[in-house]
Amino acid sequence: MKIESINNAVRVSDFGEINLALTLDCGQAFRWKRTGDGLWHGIADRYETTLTQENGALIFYGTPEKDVREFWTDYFDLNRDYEKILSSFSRDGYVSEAVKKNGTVRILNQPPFETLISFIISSCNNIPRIKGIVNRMCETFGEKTASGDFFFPSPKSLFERLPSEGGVLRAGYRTPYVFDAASRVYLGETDLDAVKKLPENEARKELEKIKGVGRKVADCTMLFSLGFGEVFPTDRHIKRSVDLHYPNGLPECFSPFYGLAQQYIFIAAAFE
DNA sequence: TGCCAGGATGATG
DNA sequence: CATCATCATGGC
Repeated sequence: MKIESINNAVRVSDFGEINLALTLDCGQAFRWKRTGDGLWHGIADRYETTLTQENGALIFYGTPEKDVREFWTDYFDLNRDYEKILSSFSRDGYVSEAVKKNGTVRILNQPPFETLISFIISSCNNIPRIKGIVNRMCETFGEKTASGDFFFPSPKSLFERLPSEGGVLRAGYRTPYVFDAASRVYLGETDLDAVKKLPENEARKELEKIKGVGRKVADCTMLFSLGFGEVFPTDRHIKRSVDLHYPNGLPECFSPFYGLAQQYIFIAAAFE
């Protein structure tokens, strides 16, 4: 991987392949907005950036090189050898077919609390509405960024304000679940950094103590924010699941609108 | 109007 | 442990 500052931007190259649009908008992250021609604006943790893709490289605008080095490269999982991983899937399997059609969806390494809350909200929900709820949550309970946008709210902020102001989210029955998660994290009953270090099964069990967190939400949180790459099902695992539930093949909705990340996790986690 | 949704829960067999 | 109504909101 190569990182260099050019003019007012930071250019990152030599990390393999990425389908940026699909990676940012396939349902593993909910805070990225298209702001123009191929430009994406996003906020994660206390970092904010605008980026685009150019000749295979990622160009970060108005972003300190320090931020790119200490945060965004890991966020985009740029140090992982996807070519090598994808070559371990059988050539005519669902994963390879999806990669052939859609390119590589990187599995993001997102901040754990944001990811947990977002996937609690995702329960029986669709991407546009999830984004809407998360946006309202950030605008209402989060701090302002330099650009006037909003950071994801802290556990403390949600813990203190959700009971009286939770209605603004219009998240329905999910709001009490979000509150339980926020209070558990705020009160130290759930330590997400500690969960990250647990063996897979124990990590899942720990997350499922939170109301509104079942197998699916736990797995998504583990995969997209806690570094549990082994939650990644194998091609054989996916095929068995698909054959069982879709004897006539995958329905159209699995591609190309929904990316690899969701395919992996949804097929394997929701139906196993 | 009514039905359903890419989940989780709690009650019931 | 399998099934099922229920949850609040929004889209069709």
